[in-house]
Amino acid sequence: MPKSAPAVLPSPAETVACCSPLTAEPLDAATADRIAPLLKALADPVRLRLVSLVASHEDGEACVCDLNDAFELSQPTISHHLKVLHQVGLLERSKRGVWVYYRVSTTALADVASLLGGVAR
Amino acid sequence: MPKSAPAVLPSPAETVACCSPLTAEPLDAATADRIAPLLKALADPVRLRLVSLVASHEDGEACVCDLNDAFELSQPTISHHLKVLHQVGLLERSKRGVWVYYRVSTTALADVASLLGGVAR
DNA sequence: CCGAGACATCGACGGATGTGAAGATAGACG
DNA sequence: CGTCTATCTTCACATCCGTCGATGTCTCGG
Repeated sequence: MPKSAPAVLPSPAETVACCSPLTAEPLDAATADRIAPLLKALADPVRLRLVSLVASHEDGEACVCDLNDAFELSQPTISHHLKVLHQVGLLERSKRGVWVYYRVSTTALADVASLLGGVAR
Repeated sequence: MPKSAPAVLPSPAETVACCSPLTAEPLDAATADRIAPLLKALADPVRLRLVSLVASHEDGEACVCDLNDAFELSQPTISHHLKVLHQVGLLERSKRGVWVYYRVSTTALADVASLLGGVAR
């Protein structure tokens, strides 16, 4: 069956966009449960560097082969981390030919920042 | 031996204040290792709510007894989460009489936000 | 059609982490 | 001094998570 109807399950990245800053009012348990995975995805040294690498890469995107070379980790491990970041909506995937390119969802990143910082948006 | 010389080990919160935004340039491994614990501390639903509760509490501070009542968790568990947040520099402790009050380090929170969002600072 | 290369998935292992029960500490109050 | 209350620490346990080797899938070139 075609993926024309993607069944719209909201990613954590979409959840965080709806919330007032942490410091404004107490966070209810349900919302916290939905936001935590997004921060958890960022709370790993390797994934932090992956996001940073992709973001600062030429044209704002990088293919997996580039990323693999930047770490002394196995290819499945990098693939795993990319999957985590993609699942929460922080990285976007696009396959071109044999290569897979990732780019950072700047809105998702900005939403997390505003949740913590309480500025912008 | 007295603890008069605290041996000044910089908290993760101090580390993050020194860095350009994630998206500006690739993060080196050592810096990522120092930032990750800060995000890891935030990447838990209970701790997210704790920070939010403290921040939005009257006078910007709350005592442990208030926080305990807001969760259906044992008191040691709450104490543990508070310790984690305190160790990375996100919460400040002050003991007054029998009670311990916590308040959020707004600068630490803002630094994390600017690291992700790339604005301010 | 077949081999090679680029990524993804699976299964397993070891270490980190959230949680609670029990005990320790420290101040307040009689 | 003894007790009560607020908080922290220790210990044990179950679960989660990062990592890798092996294997699967897809695409391109011959």
